[in-house]
Amino acid sequence: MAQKDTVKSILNAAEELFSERGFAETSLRNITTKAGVNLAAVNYHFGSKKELIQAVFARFLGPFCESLEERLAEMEAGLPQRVPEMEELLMLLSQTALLSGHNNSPRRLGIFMRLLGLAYTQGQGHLRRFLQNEYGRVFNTYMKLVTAATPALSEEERFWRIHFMLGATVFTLSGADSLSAMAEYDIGKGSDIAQVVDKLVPFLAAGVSAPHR
Amino acid sequence: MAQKDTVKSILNAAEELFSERGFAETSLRNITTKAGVNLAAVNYHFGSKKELIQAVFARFLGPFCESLEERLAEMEAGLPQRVPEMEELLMLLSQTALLSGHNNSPRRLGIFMRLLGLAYTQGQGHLRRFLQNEYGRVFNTYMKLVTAATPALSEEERFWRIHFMLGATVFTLSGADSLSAMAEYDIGKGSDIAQVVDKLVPFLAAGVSAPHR
DNA sequence: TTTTGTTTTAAACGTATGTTTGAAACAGGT
DNA sequence: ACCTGTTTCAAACATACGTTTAAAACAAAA
Repeated sequence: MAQKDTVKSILNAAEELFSERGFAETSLRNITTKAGVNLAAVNYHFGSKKELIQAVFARFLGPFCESLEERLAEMEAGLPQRVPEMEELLMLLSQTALLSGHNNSPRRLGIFMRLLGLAYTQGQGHLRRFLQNEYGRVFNTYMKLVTAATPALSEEERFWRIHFMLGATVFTLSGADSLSAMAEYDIGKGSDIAQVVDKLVPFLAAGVSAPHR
Repeated sequence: MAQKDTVKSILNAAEELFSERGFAETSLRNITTKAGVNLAAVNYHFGSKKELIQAVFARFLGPFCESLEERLAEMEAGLPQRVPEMEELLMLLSQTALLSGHNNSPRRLGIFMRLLGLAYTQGQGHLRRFLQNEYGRVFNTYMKLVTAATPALSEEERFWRIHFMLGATVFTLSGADSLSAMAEYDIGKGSDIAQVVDKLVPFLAAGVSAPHR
């Protein structure tokens, strides 16, 4: 239980703490303490805090995009004849997110959605660049299929609706636990991520297919 | 142009800088420099950085909720007979956001949406508590009207769809400028917040009214 | 066992932060 | 002009951070 465990412990602790407090609010000392390793271990194994942040994303996004890319390639292959439904494309995402990698749980998906939200809202220019350079290609492939699935939309309309969807997803899934605490009545106790996704998909599919005036 | 201007300058600078970089990434020195006031002025006038953050929110949310509450009261009065449409309730929000206060511009709305996104994603437990204690009541009133407007939905379904809407709105409007830069074609000049809202409303209305399976 | 390369450790470094201080500058009322 | 309370200012304070360092601990090969 020696060398490679340190890296994994750090990644686990960082993933959780980042998602709870944000990047700037989480110190390396918080992380290394929770991970039970020495402070210097982060800089030794990752180089810097920035690279640690990127590594946290890469650990989740790597297997996810790999898995996703296979399924997308199949769909893209039979494209002119077989046009995918929008709901199909949405389900593909949620299924991939829940199944890719080894130990992906609904809980982990929630954590990662919170991270994704942070990546957008919080400054972290380096992260945006990292994500775009690393995973921009898969996104473009996905968009090609979305375009095929929504031929009635103008390019501009589709662009915005994709982001409406992304926003609803990231925001809700990332705050699933805390959001339910806001209401005075008691809903969302069964706020399992998987259940929320089930409610989310029809909402998104209807929104993206709505006629524009 | 001396004394009470200091407070306003600080609030203006803080509002802008917070929305650009986040709370933790914005130092008091950044703020006071941009505001052209002395560093100590923040602690003198506001007490602490936390209270500054809360003051920034209060300055926007105060007039907004006041304005909103009036319109909501009217609607609530004629409730059993006159049931509001969902689109009506959405437009009410956007109109109030754009008109409440004196110098509210679409730009300012974008800035504040970014702040609202930060308030949720970024740790800042004190902010969440502050917002909930201060403005939770208005939210509940609004929900009562939404309930009337969507009688077909179960309480749980409605609860989540409200947050889907909130997520799409906050996420998109807060990143409107940077998101439009992502597209290869040029929405640029036309990416006024108001236009994005126009595209948003049909999306949301369709989503919230979607049949659930 | 000795050697070699890797990993861990405790301590320190330099910097940036939020906050406090006490004196100076200012304003308005008498 | 003189006081009185408020506001500004430069400087310092204490603390926390990310990072670096050099020695120690360790593992595996020779």
